[in-house]
Amino acid sequence: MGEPKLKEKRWDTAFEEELLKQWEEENPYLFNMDTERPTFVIDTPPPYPSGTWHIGAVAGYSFIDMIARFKRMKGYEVMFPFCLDKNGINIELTVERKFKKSLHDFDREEFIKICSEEIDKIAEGILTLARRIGMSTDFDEYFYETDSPEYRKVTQAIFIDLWKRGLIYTGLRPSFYCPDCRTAIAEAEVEYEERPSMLSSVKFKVKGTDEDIIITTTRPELLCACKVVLVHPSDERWQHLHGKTAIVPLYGTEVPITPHHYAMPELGTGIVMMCSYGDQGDVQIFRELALEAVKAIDEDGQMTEAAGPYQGMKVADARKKILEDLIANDLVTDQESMMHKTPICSRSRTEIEFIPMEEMYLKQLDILDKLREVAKGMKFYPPKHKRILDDWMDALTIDWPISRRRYYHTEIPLWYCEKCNETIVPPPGEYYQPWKDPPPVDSCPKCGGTDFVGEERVFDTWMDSSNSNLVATLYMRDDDFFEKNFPTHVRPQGREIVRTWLYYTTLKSWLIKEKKPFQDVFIHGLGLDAKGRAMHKSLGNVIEPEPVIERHGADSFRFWAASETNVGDDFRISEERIAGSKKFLTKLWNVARFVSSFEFVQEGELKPSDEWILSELNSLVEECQKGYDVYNFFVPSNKVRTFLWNVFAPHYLEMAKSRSYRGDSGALFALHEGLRTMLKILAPIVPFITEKIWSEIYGGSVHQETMPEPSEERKSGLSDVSEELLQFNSDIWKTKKDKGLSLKSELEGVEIPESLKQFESDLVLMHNLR
RNA sequence: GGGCUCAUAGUCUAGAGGUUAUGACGUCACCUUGACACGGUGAAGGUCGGGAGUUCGAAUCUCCCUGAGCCCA
Repeated sequence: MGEPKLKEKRWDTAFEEELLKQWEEENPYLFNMDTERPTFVIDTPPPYPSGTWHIGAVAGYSFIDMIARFKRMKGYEVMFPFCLDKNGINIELTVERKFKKSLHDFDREEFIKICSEEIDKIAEGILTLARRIGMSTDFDEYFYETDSPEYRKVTQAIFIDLWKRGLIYTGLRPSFYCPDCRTAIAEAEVEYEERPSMLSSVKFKVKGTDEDIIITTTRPELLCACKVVLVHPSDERWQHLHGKTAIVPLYGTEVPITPHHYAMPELGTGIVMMCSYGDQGDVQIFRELALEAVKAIDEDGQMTEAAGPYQGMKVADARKKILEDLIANDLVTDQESMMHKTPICSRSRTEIEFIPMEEMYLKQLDILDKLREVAKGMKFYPPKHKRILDDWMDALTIDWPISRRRYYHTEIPLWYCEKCNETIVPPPGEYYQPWKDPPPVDSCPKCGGTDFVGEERVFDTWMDSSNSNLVATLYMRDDDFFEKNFPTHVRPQGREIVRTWLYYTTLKSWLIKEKKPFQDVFIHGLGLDAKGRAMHKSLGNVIEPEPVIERHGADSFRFWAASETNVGDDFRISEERIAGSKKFLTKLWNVARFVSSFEFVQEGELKPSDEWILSELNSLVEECQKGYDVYNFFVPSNKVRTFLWNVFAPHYLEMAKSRSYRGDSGALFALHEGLRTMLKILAPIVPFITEKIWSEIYGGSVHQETMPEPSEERKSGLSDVSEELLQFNSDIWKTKKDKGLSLKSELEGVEIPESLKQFESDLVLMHNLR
């Protein structure tokens, strides 16, 4: 035996920093285009830089890195790009808040410049952290950002293609509108939240009678836009009202009272007014009954002239004022506060209004059946999460509104002839900014006019994000590579963006290639706080990832993520438990340190104890493989931990100790083989410590090794006596403890069972039996 | 209001009809044993959310209820 090759007595997080420097210099994870190996493309989710990177998302990226590292060790050349999603309202709101000025009060050019600078600052933190947790992505050649001209031109080229194929249309429809973001948004961007609201009972007159009817509403400010009053057809209380006319209070407008199943008899009086537009129900009824909409609220979230005296007021103010007026006129019989599921904008969390607007739509409803088929062709991990996508496709009711009235986004590449209003579409392949760029033609091909106006609107950011799989497979950049690697091998992502990112990518890929976008879809859960609540700034329960990783190291964090979370399920984040996982690293380190004090031999004369542990090791390899094959890191991390801690270290290591000190080749071989195998299995999960140990003892990089395969040769009947062997050792330890003897003291009169006789010489030395 | 998912010791988890329910963190007791006190050995801690059913036998299958989370209207 010699000095251990690992000098330090324990794993130190500082080693990670050294390795990071080394990796940065060597840059071992660049994609090699000239490879002979099969390729494997990962459609890395581009994080959006907005303040702190969510620690749950960081855990998600750790999983994705484990996929990449595992696939490399399985012999693939892995395309693992890193990307940043930088388009969007989020950074715009940040800038607006910082400068206390609305986007529309900025010069457009200047605003874009500020957004770009601000988001770059935030992005730095993400890049640093991504490197710090050991992401083995290609940060150089295949690093992309969605706000770059290269990326945006792909988005625009795809749009131009879709436009030419007639899949885009312009429609005047009630849109989900966020008054704060001042733009229409898509269904996917709407969330619902319980918010307090006031349910008021308002008196309407029935024309030609003395009767008053009471209508309960949360939106009295929309009285001016009331077009119909509904009662349920089978509601006996109101049969006599069918076909009568109601008179809207304050405004005096006359509207029909119509029987319709939409009215719920048990809600309030069972009489409901429909206004354009209070909620989606209103939208639906107006469409169904072909009612003419009144635009009561404008794009600034203010009442229009239709609201009469309330014109110019913000919605909330108008609601307050009109209630006062109604009460003053004795038109309110009851007021009750209630919680109401309110649609809000997922970005600004402002209450959404429904405003008729002219927007561009991408057709999707007519191909939903196709998309359902496409979804069937993708393998989901875990399989249960496929349902999220299926449910969303079933829930869609409108085509995808893709235009937004914002600045820091990809521009819609269109110009219009001022004379005849002809739409001018540029050729694909360039990045266009029609609000400032000249049109691609000198004169209108239709009327010969020479004055054009550029489109000012931009795309929904998901129009960009939904091309990530195309960009990752080098669409428009390397046709050969693209054809070989599309559908992309795996899409890893969080489950909260299935209805957006995954759905829109599926839609786009089908429209462009008539293919599924991915072979595999890996979906991880959401990181919650220690009490199981989502992290929100307002709740003050946000855990910042940097200090946690600073304190406990990337490997502790990664091992925790792998070993303590259910695949696909939401997980609670506890710093205490992250800290706890460092203990495993220390254990691994010290087993390695012990093994490292013995010569590494390539083969040895195996004794039964050695054959036994190699057989156990073989089962471990088999089980871990099964986990990795389904993107399950819980299995390998836990199996190796249990094997190392409960079998290899306490039992085999002690059984082989005497022989190893004597230089017995069988013991030396099995010790090293056990360590090497565990290091390789663990390398994708804890890349730092495994690399450090491997390079110190064996030289080279563990990440260049091949993942161990189970072998028939290694299997032996010796595994059958494992339990008995472990129990035997435990019994001896207990006996010594009960007798107050130290573990190294002699023990007499112990009978070794027949089945364990083959291990006798090792057991005698291990326990000092006489 | 509808749909989906989940519920196992203080905490995180294994378990897919079959003997005293797995491992880890934490807790307690004892122990310097030639890698490791961030260790070792051992112990305490669970009526597997509640109820009913199927079965010789249920944490596991079915139904109902409760609670949590997500989604939709």
